[in-house]
Amino acid sequence: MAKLREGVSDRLLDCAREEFLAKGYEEASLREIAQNAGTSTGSIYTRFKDKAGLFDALVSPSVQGLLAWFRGEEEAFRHLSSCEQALQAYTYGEKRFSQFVDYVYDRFDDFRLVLCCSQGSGYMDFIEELVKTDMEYTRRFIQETGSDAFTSGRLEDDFMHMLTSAFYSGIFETVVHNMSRQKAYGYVGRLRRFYICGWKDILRISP
Amino acid sequence: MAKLREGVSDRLLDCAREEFLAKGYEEASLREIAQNAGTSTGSIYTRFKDKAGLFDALVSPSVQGLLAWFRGEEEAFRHLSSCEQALQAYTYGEKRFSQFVDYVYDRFDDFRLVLCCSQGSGYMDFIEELVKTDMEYTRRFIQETGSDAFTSGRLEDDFMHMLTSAFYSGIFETVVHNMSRQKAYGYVGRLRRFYICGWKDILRISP
Amino acid sequence: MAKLREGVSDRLLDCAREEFLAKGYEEASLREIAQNAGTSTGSIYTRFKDKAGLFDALVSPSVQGLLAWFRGEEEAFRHLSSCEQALQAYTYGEKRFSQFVDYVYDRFDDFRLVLCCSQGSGYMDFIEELVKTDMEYTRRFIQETGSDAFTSGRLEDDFMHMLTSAFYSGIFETVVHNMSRQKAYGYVGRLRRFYICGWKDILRISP
Amino acid sequence: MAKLREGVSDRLLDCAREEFLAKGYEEASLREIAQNAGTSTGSIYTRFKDKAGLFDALVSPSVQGLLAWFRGEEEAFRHLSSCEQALQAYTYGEKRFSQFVDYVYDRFDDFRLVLCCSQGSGYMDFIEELVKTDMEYTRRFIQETGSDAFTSGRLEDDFMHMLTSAFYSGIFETVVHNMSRQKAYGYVGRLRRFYICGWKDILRISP
DNA sequence: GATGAATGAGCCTTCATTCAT
DNA sequence: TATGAATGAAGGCTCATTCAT
Repeated sequence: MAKLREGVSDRLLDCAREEFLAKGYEEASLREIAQNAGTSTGSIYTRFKDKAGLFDALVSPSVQGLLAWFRGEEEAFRHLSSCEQALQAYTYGEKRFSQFVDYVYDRFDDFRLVLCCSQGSGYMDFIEELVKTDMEYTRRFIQETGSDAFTSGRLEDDFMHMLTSAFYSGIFETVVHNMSRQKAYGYVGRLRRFYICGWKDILRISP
Repeated sequence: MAKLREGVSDRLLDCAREEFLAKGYEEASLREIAQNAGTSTGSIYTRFKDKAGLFDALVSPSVQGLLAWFRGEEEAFRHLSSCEQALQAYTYGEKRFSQFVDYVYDRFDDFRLVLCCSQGSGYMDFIEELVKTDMEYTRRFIQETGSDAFTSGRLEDDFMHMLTSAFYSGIFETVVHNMSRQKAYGYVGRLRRFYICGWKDILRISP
Repeated sequence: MAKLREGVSDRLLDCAREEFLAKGYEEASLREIAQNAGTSTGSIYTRFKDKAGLFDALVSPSVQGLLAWFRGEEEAFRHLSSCEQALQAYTYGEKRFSQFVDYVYDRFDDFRLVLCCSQGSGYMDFIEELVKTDMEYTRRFIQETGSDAFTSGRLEDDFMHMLTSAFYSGIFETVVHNMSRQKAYGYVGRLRRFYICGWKDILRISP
Repeated sequence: MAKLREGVSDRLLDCAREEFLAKGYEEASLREIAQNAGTSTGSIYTRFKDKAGLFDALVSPSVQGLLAWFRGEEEAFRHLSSCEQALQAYTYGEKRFSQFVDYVYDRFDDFRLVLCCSQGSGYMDFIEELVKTDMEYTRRFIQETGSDAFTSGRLEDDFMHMLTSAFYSGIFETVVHNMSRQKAYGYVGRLRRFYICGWKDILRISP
């Protein structure tokens, strides 16, 4: 039973990360990666099937993990009473976003990869996934708090999409601009607070 | 001493636009462009020096034009009395942004090029330029209106940068997402209003 | 001291047949074959030594079998009295060729393999073997029937070779063109009758 | 106006011929060809577009030429009175086939290429083309001479196809087996005579 | 100035075969 | 004996750029 020689995949992934970060998906060279990792190009194909597979192996765990965590949070929130919901947070919980930042910053390079270096890999739309999930979350919140945001016309689906998308794009600016984790905490918090102002105006929940 | 045959450069630019839009900067093929334009690859080099030069020729006028227009606006605004300034608008003038949208939408493809197809061309940071200019503008406004936003600690330079950057990224979502001009007017207007809520909280100008 | 696991070789052969038929010898992939058979590439080498060995294992029994059967027939015919020979058939016996067709069609894929998919395997000359055997057979027949075909110059060895070769190529067209067995019977019969006309002219046996 | 450097295409074609003859279409290496020709691989693509294009450039003139010549002959024959036709030849004219052999042997390698080395190039069915043309020719001849071959059931389209196909395959055996031109003349002549016997039996034209 | 053929490195990928386990 | 990861050469092809004409 021939085993994969240990450490090779790790070295390969490390070198791939470096290469993809430096040159982007399309311009990255598998030859270069294999060489730096001290293997043959062939072993990339043995282990990861593809250039795409290699990129995926690098990025997928972090991305899927974030999405899963995010959906988990949503589900948890959904099971609070609407009273608790209202008490707990207007729109986005403080703690949740610090966890969000931590999750992302614990896998900083992976997210840089997706955000800055994935052109051509078909991986560019993961923010959209986040946005969709968040929107469901928000929609439900609006419904359960009885806000007239939609019925009054102050909010429309398209606009909500853009707003949400802008919000997460904003958040991931931390990664794109290589901010430190500390800065990111502050930035995200402020952005959140900033958005809450706008949302308050739209939702008009408070007495 | 033959002159550059007229029309060729234009055809070259048109075909380049098409190619870059379709495949992105890195994957675009100069051979293809030259062929479609009915010239030789060589003439690209004669006229534009480079692949980079060709992209630049395509994109630079619109980008530089926007920046220039933007600085002009700032300058004009700067020469109003602070009283007039305060009267005219809190942060961003209504009219100014509809002109902004018009400027961009009159050169829609050029901006799509910069925003979506410039990876590898070193052109990705034009928003940063816009942001810097806007920030100067805002800083001066804050100073002249006497807001305590900075001194109170509610605002910091870094945060202001991110906020502004997020705002313009948001605005350019209209282009990235291929919105119609009409939709873009609406979207930008709403985004502006949304942001004003946050800014009001930060600036606390009004009585 | 493990034995070769039974059934594996068979599965390997089945999958190899499929692969060779689909892609031809040179383009066939051993990896693919091993995978489809649920074994490792290595076991191909253990069991068949080689790509060539694998092809050989597939094709050799049918080919050698046909050749052996053919020689057997010749031998049997050879022991008839020349009188019986003349009575039985001019050149090719009716029954013999229907058996020939049956033999081939019972191993249709194997012969397709040799005839259509063996480029690069060094197996392309099995018809030659058939031809040689047939020629000996014919030569003896001519001698024993006392035909003046050779002595008169109406027949030469080279021409006889080509004629025989064309005949068998013709017969194997049934396989190459994927004819049904029924069609093949008819086709071969007609071809035989057609050839007999020519041979009669050459041999001039009959009164 | 950059001209193709002279002689390069010729050298390329020569080396390609050699390579294809030696290894067959699929196994031939463009790198090898370019190297032997003293050029870069790229120039193959400039001049011939493709591996397929290179093979085509090699083979197409001879093949198309033969087909054209063949159709020309048919047309010429068709304009003779049926009386003249009957007089001139039963099925295939003596002179025509010696011209045929000459045509082929003047381009011996090209035909070897098509007949032995074209697997994978989509060029394998040129004999079929010949056969189709010949069959039209024969069908018309049968009709005009008033033979009852078809109506009597002695001949059917399928069988005629196989017969014709076998005939031309037979003829091209000369090339496949590397016969000398002299041998080929004799072989083809004999094959023709041999076939005429069979055809006579089928057509039953003569009194 | 314009041309476009030539360059040759580089791309991703596949392959038969080997050999440590 | 069986495994299948590793090898590394080779495959066809594309590219931006150069430069003789």
